[in-house]
Amino acid sequence: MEQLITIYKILSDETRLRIIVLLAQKELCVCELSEILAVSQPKISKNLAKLRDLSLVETERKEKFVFYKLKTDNPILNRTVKSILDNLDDYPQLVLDKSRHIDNEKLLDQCCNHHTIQL
Amino acid sequence: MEQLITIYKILSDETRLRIIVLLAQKELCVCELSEILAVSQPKISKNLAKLRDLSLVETERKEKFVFYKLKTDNPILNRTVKSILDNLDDYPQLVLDKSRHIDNEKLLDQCCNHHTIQL
DNA sequence: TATACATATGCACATAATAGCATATGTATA
DNA sequence: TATACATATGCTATTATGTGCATATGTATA
Repeated sequence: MEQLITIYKILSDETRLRIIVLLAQKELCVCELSEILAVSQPKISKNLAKLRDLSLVETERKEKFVFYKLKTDNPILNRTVKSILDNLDDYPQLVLDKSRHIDNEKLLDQCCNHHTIQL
Repeated sequence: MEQLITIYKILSDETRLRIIVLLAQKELCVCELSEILAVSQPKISKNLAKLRDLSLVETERKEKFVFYKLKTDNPILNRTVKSILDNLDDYPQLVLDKSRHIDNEKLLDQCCNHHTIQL
């Protein structure tokens, strides 16, 4: 039950919810998340730190960039995220985030040019 | 997304989580909840008030007692609670609460003798 | 209408969560 | 090794949240 509460607590913050839904779809670096969500870099980093501390995400450095991806070994997180993704159309903001993230190679001029990096 | 965040916020408190899971199985009055969960009456009442304010529960007075039941017209709540109930065995405390609530007619001597009331 | 009991709520306090800013750290490159 | 950029984190202020206790309110009944 503590784990379940932890997951709910994590997801009950708008920034973290949007981060997790994005990372569930594709790994992204800090600057991409910051640009897609239009949220300051320290705010993104701190929230990612919380996710890291709880082993909900894992990181991989590529050159200057740190890429985050959602871990898949947590059944409670898996179910919860799946339930969101299965009903994504109910959440316009999350749909918008997703489209921004799909188009991010065009959008993110000032941010990491991640498409030149071999993941 | 705001609704989703609201539900997660509500469920990220142990007392409220346990209350909601119980109410998802059967309607209960305040004193029953207090006894089953071993939580003070004001704490139960205040948490129920939050659920009421968000239209997540509805109430029905029977004599001196106020019975609470989970509302079923909220798709997000429905899905989320279903996901917990479908995996109840993962949460021993919730299983225990359930068993206490099934046996409550024997257990709850000092509390409302609700079994004498026609619901 | 006095009493008992169920429930709700006000108040005060403690704790936790969030946010912004500045800055430290890490990495690549000129 | 100086510089630029990406990321992480410390500090502080602010706000939100949870808790306990006392007490108010509502209901039934003697």
